[in-house]
Amino acid sequence: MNKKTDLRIVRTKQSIRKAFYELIQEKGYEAITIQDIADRAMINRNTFYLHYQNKPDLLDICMNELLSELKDAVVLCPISMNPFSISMLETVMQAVLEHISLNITFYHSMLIEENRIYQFQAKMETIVKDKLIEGWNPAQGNSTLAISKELLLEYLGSSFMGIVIWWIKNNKPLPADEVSYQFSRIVAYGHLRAAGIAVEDEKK
Amino acid sequence: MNKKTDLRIVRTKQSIRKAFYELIQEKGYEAITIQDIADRAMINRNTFYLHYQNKPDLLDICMNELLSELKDAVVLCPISMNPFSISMLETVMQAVLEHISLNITFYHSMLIEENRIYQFQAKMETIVKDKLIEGWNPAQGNSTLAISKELLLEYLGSSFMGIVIWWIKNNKPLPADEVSYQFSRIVAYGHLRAAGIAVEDEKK
DNA sequence: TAAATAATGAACAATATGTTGTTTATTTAT
DNA sequence: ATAAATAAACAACATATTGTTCATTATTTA
Repeated sequence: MNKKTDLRIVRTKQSIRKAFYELIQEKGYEAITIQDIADRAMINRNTFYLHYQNKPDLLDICMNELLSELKDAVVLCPISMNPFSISMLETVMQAVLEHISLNITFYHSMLIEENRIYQFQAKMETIVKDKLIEGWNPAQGNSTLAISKELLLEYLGSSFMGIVIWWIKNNKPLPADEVSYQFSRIVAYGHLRAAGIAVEDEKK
Repeated sequence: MNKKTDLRIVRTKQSIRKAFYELIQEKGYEAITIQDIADRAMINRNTFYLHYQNKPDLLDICMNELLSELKDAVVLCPISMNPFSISMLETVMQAVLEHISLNITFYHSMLIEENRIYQFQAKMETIVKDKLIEGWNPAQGNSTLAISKELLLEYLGSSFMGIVIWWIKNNKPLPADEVSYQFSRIVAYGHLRAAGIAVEDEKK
């Protein structure tokens, strides 16, 4: 029962994906029609419906395909028992940036400019957050913390994604390891100290 | 030449806006049709086109109306000459959260869940960033900074917005001043120190 | 070579958009 | 109070897109 998938299916699906990614970059997800995709992929419009339910369905499948790879890359990073530790932040950031580098066009389509697809960003952020709380021990912190754990996690997730998007949008202005280092440093030691600026007195 | 606007126009526009905000919350921006708006506002579909070009036009006008108020609130915050100073971060955050509190339904429609409108978040982030760099003196930092200024700004903007959205989404889990204090503290002193956790050694 | 199945092409109903007239109702100015 | 101006309603239209159905053609697998 080792049934190979028909080559026609593979070929058609591939050209649909390719056309879709191109069109997202050119005119943005919302503006794309099925006919656009069919034209670009050089298939009949009906054939599209043979493989995908509709446009959101296609989007979802494409996103999950990309993000499962990202997740694999992130999962490999060693867990630190020190919650939200510096080294872990740095390692995860670097893993993410390196993975993105390998699929830069895709990520560009999904995350940059008007044409960005918000859903994708949200899914990425979830992956990052899940990783960050992996080593978190609830008994350890909650009682003594002056800072809300949820607030902290949200803060880490959103700043992480902000840096990632900035990095892609500006065409990798710094090497991945440099960004990872600076980011983890700012987050851990504070932006003033990290930037070498005298810190104000904390309340008189 | 003190020409008052026709009362009919005011009334019609008002009910269109109201209907629009309600519908965004109910089914999300993309799913709304002009007919939906017309039905809800109890006007003829044609009348819509008498006042707005199309759906994106309406959205844009609504967003700018809200955000100009936000901008006014933020502009009032005192500028600190210490770039990205703690007190300024805290003040701006508080101003933003208080303004949002007064228009919580609108902001909820725009920023939360599937129905969120990404454009709106981007515009808000721009307002915040513009404020943060207001007191920035380019001669002061750039040369000596170990941290990229652009990276730092992006970091501040995205984490700021992350906290704001988290706060709205979770139905104001903390009072505005508490959030502002915690946020500025984390950003300034680093998340580990702010959370009262021993800081790892910075490189051996 | 035959059976299975992917892809095509044409047609269809349903829905939404944006526009153009004409008519009715309301407001503003005389 | 009445007339002129104009907002709103109503109907009709061309256009575009979606998702589906069905018969036909082409390609692949057995």
